[in-house]
Amino acid sequence: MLKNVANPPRRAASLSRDTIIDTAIALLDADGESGLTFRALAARLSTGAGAIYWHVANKDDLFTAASDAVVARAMEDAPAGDTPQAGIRAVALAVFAAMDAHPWLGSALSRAPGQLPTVRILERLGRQVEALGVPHEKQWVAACALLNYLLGVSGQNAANAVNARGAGLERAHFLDSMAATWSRLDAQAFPFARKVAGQLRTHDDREDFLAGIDLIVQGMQAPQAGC
Amino acid sequence: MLKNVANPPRRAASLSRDTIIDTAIALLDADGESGLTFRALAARLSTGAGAIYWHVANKDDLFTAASDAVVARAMEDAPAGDTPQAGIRAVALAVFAAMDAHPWLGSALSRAPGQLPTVRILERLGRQVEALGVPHEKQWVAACALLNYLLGVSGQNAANAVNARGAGLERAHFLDSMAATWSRLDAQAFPFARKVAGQLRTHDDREDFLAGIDLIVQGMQAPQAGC
DNA sequence: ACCTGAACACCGTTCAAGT
DNA sequence: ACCTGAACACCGTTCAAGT
Repeated sequence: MLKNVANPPRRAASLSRDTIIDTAIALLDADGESGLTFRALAARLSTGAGAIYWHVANKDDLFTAASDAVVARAMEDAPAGDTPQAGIRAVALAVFAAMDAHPWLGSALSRAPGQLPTVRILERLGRQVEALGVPHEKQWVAACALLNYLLGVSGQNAANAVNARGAGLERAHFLDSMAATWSRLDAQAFPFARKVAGQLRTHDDREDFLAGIDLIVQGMQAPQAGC
Repeated sequence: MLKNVANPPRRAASLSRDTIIDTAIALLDADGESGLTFRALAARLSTGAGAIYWHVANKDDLFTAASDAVVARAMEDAPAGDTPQAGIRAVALAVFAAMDAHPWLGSALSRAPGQLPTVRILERLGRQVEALGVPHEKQWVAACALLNYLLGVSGQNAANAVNARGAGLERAHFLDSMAATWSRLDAQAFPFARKVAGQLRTHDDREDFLAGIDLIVQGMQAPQAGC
């Protein structure tokens, strides 16, 4: 009788870097950042924990590889845009959508500065900044400003996802209790925070995110200030 | 003989939340984020690991409390500024200086969205945004844009500090190897990244950070686009 | 070349027991 | 009220040993 030919054991389809990364993404999506564990990964791949190290340097490597796969797909999906402004918005929205689908993404991006995933985003932003007519010497600062803003939002959203998950709350209740805390702050020391506390409850993450992008793009187009 | 009066045992000065937080900051400054451990903390305070839990809820609580102490001090030190623009720059520089002195700060801020440390910064930024004459409905977006940009930079800087420490490299060599990687990227896929790779080597973190702030401020002052 | 899985050196957190 | 420290349930990573 032939063994393992007519009915090959599916699980043993031989480990590869890509299957490991895909499984890592599935694990992260299902259980959050704390769900990515070499043991859990090994169990899902029905192999030993140490086997993974043959294809992956360490956990950081795996984490940023997972984020790179997600970002690369998001960048492919982002439409080019008719105008540079639209192109920038499209890239930003693609990242935002990816963050929404993979709440751990922001944390991964924050941990891999200058690595492939963030460079992919910077590349796309930079090209549009150039198309916008920003002079050469200012393109670096402009593209980085967009990227850093985007990473700032990512990081906060990622942390919110972790905290909400930890507290077992859904988003709405989570924001409600945050707004309540803000409005209980000392009136002398925190007038602004108290004033905007209400907006926390009603605001739309995506809208505000885009409004911030537009703000920065407007700054890039403004006539030079100073000398 | 009187015991512990003429010569009281310094270490036993009784645990308090504040001494725990100060010791945590010292530990973080000395050994980075991975240096903050309940066991290491207990050793420095010459107490048991479990004792700390009487004054602190858990490690997250401790980490954000440490960052809050640092941010509160930074906000106190930030000069008011003669103009709103100068005030915003002053706040940004104060945070940047704190990040420089405490490279773990960015990571802590990223993990505590909407908590006291970030609200302190938002408060200061928001007041200046208001003073700048930004209309009420747009103050939230404007202040958040500044904060998110600032948090994005913080996070990247914090991660760079960790990575450089891990690789045992100083900043210059670290950026050099990053620039080298960028200029080795595929010419078709990464034209922009290759073009700006050189700037990685020569750029001044602080200058670029401030230039980004100015960009956003300019965007806030620009006449409304769109309808 | 690739995989196994026990072992090592850690973690955060809890909790009975002490004072 | 506050502290002790052993114990629990985990981690990432390594490495001899297998195929």
